[in-house]
Amino acid sequence: MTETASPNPSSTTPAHRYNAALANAIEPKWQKLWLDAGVHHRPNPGERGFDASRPKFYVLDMFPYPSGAGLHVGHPEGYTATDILGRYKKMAGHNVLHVMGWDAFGLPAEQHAINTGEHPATFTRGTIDTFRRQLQRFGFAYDWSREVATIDEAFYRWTQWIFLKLYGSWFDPWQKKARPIAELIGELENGDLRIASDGELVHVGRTAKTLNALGGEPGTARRWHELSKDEQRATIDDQRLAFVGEQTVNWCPKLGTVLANEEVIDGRSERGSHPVFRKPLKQWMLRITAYADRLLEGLETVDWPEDTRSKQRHWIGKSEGAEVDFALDIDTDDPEIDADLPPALRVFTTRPDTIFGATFMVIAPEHPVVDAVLRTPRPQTPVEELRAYAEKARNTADVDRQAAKEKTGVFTGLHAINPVTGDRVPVYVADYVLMGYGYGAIMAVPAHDERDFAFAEKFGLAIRDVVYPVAISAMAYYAANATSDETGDEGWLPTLADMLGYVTSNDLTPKDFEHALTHVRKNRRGEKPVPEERQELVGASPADLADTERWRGAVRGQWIDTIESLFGRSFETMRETFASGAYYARQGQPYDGNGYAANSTATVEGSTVLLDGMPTSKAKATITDWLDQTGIGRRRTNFKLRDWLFSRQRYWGEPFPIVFTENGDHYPIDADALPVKLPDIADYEPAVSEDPQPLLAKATDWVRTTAGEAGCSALDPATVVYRETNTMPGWAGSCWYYLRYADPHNDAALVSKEAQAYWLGDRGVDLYIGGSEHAVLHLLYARFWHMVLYDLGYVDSPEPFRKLFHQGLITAFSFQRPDKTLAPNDTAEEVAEGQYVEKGTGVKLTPVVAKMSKTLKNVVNPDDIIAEFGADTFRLYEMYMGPLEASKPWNTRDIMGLHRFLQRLWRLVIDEETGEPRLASAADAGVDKQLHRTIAKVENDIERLSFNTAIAAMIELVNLATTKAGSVPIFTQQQARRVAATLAPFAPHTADELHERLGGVDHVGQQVQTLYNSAWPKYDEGQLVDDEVEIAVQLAGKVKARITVPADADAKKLEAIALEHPEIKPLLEGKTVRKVIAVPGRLVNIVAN
RNA sequence: GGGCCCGUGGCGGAAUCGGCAGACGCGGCGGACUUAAAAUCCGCUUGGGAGAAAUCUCAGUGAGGGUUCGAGUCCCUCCGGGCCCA
Repeated sequence: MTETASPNPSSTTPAHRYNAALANAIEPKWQKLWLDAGVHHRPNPGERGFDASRPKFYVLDMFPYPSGAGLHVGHPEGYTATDILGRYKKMAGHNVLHVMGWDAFGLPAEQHAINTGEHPATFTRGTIDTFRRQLQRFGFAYDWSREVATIDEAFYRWTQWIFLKLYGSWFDPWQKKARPIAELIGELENGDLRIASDGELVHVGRTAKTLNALGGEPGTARRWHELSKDEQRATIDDQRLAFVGEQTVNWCPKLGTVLANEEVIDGRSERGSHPVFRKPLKQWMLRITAYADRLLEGLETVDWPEDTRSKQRHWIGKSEGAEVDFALDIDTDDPEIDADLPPALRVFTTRPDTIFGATFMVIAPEHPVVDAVLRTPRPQTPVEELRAYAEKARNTADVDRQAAKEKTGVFTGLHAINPVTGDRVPVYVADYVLMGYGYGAIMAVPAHDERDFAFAEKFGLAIRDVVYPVAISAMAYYAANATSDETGDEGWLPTLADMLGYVTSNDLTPKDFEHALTHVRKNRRGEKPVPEERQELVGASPADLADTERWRGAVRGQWIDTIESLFGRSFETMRETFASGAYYARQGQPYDGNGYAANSTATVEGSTVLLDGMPTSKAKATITDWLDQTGIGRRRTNFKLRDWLFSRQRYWGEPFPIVFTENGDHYPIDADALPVKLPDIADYEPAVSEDPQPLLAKATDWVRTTAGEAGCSALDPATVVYRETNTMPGWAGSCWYYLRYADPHNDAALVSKEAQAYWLGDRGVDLYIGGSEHAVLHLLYARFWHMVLYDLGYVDSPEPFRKLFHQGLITAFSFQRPDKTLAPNDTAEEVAEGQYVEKGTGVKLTPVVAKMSKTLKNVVNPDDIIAEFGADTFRLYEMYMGPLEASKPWNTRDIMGLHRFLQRLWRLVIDEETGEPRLASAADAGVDKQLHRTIAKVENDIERLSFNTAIAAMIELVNLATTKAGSVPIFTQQQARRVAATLAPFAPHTADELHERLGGVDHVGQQVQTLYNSAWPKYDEGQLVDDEVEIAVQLAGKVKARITVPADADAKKLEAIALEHPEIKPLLEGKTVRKVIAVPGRLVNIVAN
């Protein structure tokens, strides 16, 4: 029995009332007991106490970054949800894996170190202790023996190990999976794979034809032994899933760090306003792009919120199109210049059907051809202007370059040949083309792309129509096919208007134009009988001919207006416009939608391509096939997804298990030499320098070592080597921590085969709950790593997280001034009911929902709430606020309602004066029935994560029992035990305390220390249905009466009862019953008039 | 600008499959207990109208339209808010 001193100074409060004091006495007691007894510890398969008969359930929280500010009320929301589900699943017979850990590398600790000199490790250990203490105060049923932190050497040793696996693997595009590099070398050595001149791997017999200009035929690809040692090394390094790549970054020399785009404002750092330069930097990259298709396909197999799947799809950004080579027209006698420039510019386009409209080309400022032209300029090249432009553009962030309204650019002096039209087209440099997408070069089709159009207008370049929507297509057709008697004066206008009306209202396509024009002409000459024709014209049967006439007149009038607005009343203007393909130039805006191809016919080297009149989708397929056959281009899928920049110039992250030799070659550290420990450094201030200098470079003794010291057996032990000084980004540890939970103390493997097979199985984590802010990055990166580990045989599930759920944001009420700015909560004063003004200024304030923030003074500290109400009340409140996925405002006032619920429930079972159980000797039938229903509802609601309604059901039970009880006991001992078990997942401390006071025997007669080890109560299906139900009788959808009928009454019986009902019968007098809809158990609806 | 999601009492929300809108909690109002207050307990609480009352009646889920015997729920247009991409 718990010793609870009278918690209230007032003598009138009973000694054993459930209140904050009682909660704060019993909760720590149970928490200590659970921890000491290891109640929530789950053994692994093969360990003592493992129960193989139970199915597994792996429920996972997104582990927190332990910030110095401590726990926020948002944290326990998701954690309470998983705790309820985990506790419920345990009681329902599962082995539940539920662990907490710490995502503990990251910038804030490093910033703290800069400010205070305190080692990030010391600081972080402290914040972890705070977080752990705060979380334990909630009574979450975590298996704390499995706790991990990403900063533990025993943990990041395996993060480094996975990096070595990425480094030591390549993506086989034919098998579509990762394989060890050794197997790649094997296939190169045995001749199955060769190396094309552009570095691509060619699989003998399996590769599609490569392009004429750049690729070369498989026959010309070189064999492995024909490569020099350096070439062999480069070939292999180009295939690794972890590779060194060059990436343009925002470098701020003054701050000594690389900045994110968001941290750069107008070329200066947000912090301190120092100049920022865009600088190419060699860094570690992870080849996530190889998995683009797998990452996309896998989304169809998981139970995730549609919104999140959609975000990932967009992020991956798959687009189908073609790549095409535009030969450069170099036209020079100087072989040196020829050699410096590539033979062609390769472009990617999602609209190959518009290639006939490609009247110029644009390359990115970073494109290698720009530097080549600057070295060996053409006669027309404006060298200084080009140099200056490229320089400036390279120092502007991609987002800003794309956002700029005014198009800028410089002519390179180069021309290329449009491969289908044979036209010589100018090549420009412009900043709206990015090096990162496609090949950093585009074919510009001004008539069908907004940015190309703007550029063409500004630089006076040709704009040529190649796609028309159907109506414009019909105009073009008529312009070319009008008879001479129609073209004079006004004869053509009504004819064309009728044709357009006919075409559009009947959804005709260009192949019908000839027929349509004939039809319209015949009609106008009055050669055909009128009625049928006009009905056909309208596409529906009009009431009479007059209507048709009016309708037709209106349509013709509208089209005449449209034509006139485009071409005036001049047929010649229209003819000329379409003959020269200048419709969009005349319109002043491009058309980027689908339609029908026009002006798109050519014969190249004896092969004819004819797209005219084809719908866009067919035109795309046709031109792509043609490009493929002629070797000018080929089908190509492109992705928006970029390879993952994996290097950071920070201190507080995982060191790379990589060393470099004097000549810059990189070598891996041996797996058994891991971890590569983070060295201590004297200070954390970034170096001020012209070149990015990672902080670890300060640890000079650590950086310069020997292969033997470093544990790199690929080199002679005496070789001098330099360690990689970048560290891994914050995402690294979070990519795989959920695997470590399954086997956290294993020092022979990141997770044992058996533990992984049991806890993850072939479906992965059963439920993952966390914020939607991680919809893309974390959840994409983790899937990528998991897929690599799957390919290499370390995990059995193709996807890591079977079911994903995002809890909503907890917001807060705040106050808005009339000018829409927000006022801190402590400045608001309530002057009347619901009326607020700002203190001092007297400005009227409107309550609004806003994010919690320190400046608004609306942040709630969980510790304070627990002190005031107890953890169980807190848990219930957060779950009761609304649907788990919804964003919802915190309102401290509402908490009292949940506290009262526990208090009332407690009072039903426990005598407030004595603390002893108060039990009825016989069960009340109504209460018993409600208890069965409550258990059923709670069970159903937990399964669908609808905790708010589950709690409402328990409150209803308590309300009913309270009403029925009056002042005498209402629950029998058995009922009380069932109630406690039902409450246990939600309010585990209160439930266990009730359980203990009820004798420590659960509802199935087991003596258990805690309800966590009890069973989820069963309910009687028979108790869920009533013998009789009250249903509504509606007359034309309005409820007119309620009837009580047997629950099993069928539709026929319901109808009979309803029609004879004394309240209904009079209402039907003099009316005919047209229809009766009877839904058993729901209602009867009578339609009568 | 494009895509997605959401608008229900004074507030948070419920209505799980197209079937009686507003469960449950907060707040408010009234009552019991109390010298009093707090706490606790009981009752009422979408709006309008009628009635002494039980109750009856009309309207009602951002606005307008549509599908349906029946729409908070499905479809279209618009307004407002949020998120993502540009």
